[in-house]
Amino acid sequence: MNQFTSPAQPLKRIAESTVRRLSIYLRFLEEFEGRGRATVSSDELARRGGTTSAQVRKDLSVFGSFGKRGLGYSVPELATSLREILGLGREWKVVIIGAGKIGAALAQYHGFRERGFVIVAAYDTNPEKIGGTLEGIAIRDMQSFESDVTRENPDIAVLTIPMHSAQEVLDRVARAGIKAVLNFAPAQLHAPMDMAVKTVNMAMELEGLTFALTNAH
Amino acid sequence: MNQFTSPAQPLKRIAESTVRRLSIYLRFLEEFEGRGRATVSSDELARRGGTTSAQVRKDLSVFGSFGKRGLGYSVPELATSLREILGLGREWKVVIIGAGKIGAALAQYHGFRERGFVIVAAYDTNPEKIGGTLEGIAIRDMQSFESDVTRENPDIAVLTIPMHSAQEVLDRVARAGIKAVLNFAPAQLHAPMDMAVKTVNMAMELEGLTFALTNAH
DNA sequence: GCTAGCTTGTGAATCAATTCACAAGCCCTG
DNA sequence: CAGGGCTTGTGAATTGATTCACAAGCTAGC
Ligand SMILES: NC(=O)c1ccc[n+]([C@@H]2O[C@H](COP(=O)([O-])OP(=O)(O)OC[C@H]3O[C@@H](n4cnc5c(N)ncnc54)[C@H](O)[C@@H]3O)[C@@H](O)[C@H]2O)c1
Ligand SMILES: NC(=O)c1ccc[n+]([C@@H]2O[C@H](COP(=O)([O-])OP(=O)(O)OC[C@H]3O[C@@H](n4cnc5c(N)ncnc54)[C@H](O)[C@@H]3O)[C@@H](O)[C@H]2O)c1
Repeated sequence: MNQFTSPAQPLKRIAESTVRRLSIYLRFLEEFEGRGRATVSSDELARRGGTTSAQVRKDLSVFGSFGKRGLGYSVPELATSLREILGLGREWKVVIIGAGKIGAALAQYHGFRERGFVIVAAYDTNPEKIGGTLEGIAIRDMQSFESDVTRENPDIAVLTIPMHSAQEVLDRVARAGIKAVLNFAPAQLHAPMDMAVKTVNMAMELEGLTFALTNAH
Repeated sequence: MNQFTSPAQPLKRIAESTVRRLSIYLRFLEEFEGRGRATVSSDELARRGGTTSAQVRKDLSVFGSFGKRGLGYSVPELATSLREILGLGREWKVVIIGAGKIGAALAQYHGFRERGFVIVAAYDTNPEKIGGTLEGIAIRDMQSFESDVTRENPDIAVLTIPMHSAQEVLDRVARAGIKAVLNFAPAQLHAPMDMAVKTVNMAMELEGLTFALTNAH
């Protein structure tokens, strides 16, 4: 039994929570890889990840059978399998739309490149910003967006624009053929079904905290 | 039936997903408030929020009975109730720990202050940063953290420090008595049970996107 | 003040995720 | 090469979240 017993196409819809946990497991595995550790048990992954060993095994079992009974999982093999499952075996081209404060912070962030995300360009509508650079990344005119996308085929668009233009820009991104969006505007976006959209809403996270503080007994 | 029928203390543990949706509903209600709209139905909130009317009513029913049969919900009353439930009826003092790129972007962000989050200080360990300011917010030495907290009693700490020091700093924040943390380091943190911790992990969100792109059929 | 037309609030039913529990399999020791 | 000690993989059971479906209640119109 090894990773090749995994079905080519997952049989049923995979829960988002499962994918999130795979991401977490991969992080620990990479830590272990760095230390040259050979194997790890579901129990140890669970303790670190704040879940249960049964959960770890169930999560993995959706994609195949990766462990050895009595021994656990081979750290490098499982890491490789998870990277493959998560689509991290390749580079992904990212464009940032909105060269403002948070767009700039993201453009400068090296953690993305380390995981295979290459920021190919930033876009803005502000003439004062267009033509400049963001940590070496050119800020382009939003007017050239469609033709650039046709030529360069970026995989992911990061939206760091004001809330009120987010839906409009998302529609434009969708029409241009980009199928994945990471959105930082605090807006509830509606996207075509064949598109993956994740929203990072910091105000909402803070409200989760104030709710907890207010309702703590 | 109005908001005062709501139980003083919720009867059972509230699902995180419920709280997230309340946040979303509140956003739409504030939009409606701005336009002077008087009432809204669960069905309309649902359509905007990408859920179902039954879900909206269930979410609200956990906290009480806010609507009028045949009419819907009073926009200002429901907004007030939700703000109260989410703990947004007051100001919250926030400290930013780690005056780096993302800490700076957050310090500059006005969306927080608009919702009642007041950033009282930033902290760093880098002598070159200490004593400077971040958009008018003083960058203080981490050494004075404990005594400052005792004096100023901030409610929430935002962690924008490198991954490898995140757990250590979280422990320090916990010992200082702060009960809520918004963490931007891509680390799985372990906190005391009486503490609320939310982690915004952008790499994980991106991996959710690459998973979707890779496994799209 | 009665009726028609909506919309809420909520048990019951369904659907989804997590946990339990254990047979099956692997390694190591003697 | 047999037995003990672990740990996986997975059906079954449980727990949790969402959806269904409808009685109850409110408003407006007449
Ligand atoms: N700064 C933060 O820390 C922070 C935190 C949470 C959320 N956000 C959200 O992120 C978004 C951006 O915030 P920011 O602080 O970077 O704002 P910002 O004003 O600094 O940047 C926005 C940029 O988008 C550009 N822009 C506007 N409309 C555009 C369009 N249609 N196409 C392309 N570019 C366009 C503007 O010219 C500007 O450069 C906002 O929705 C904000 O609510 C920011
Ligand atoms: N920049 C981004 O867009 C981005 C995106 C996603 C995640 N993150 C995460 O956010 C965190 C910060 O990223 P950044 O890009 O702002 O890094 P940065 O290096 O610009 O800033 C980190 C700051 O923290 C300070 N610091 C280090 N140890 C400290 C300690 N023990 N106590 C107090 N301050 C300390 C450093 O002096 C520095 O000023 C990292 O964990 C990173 O992975 C950043």
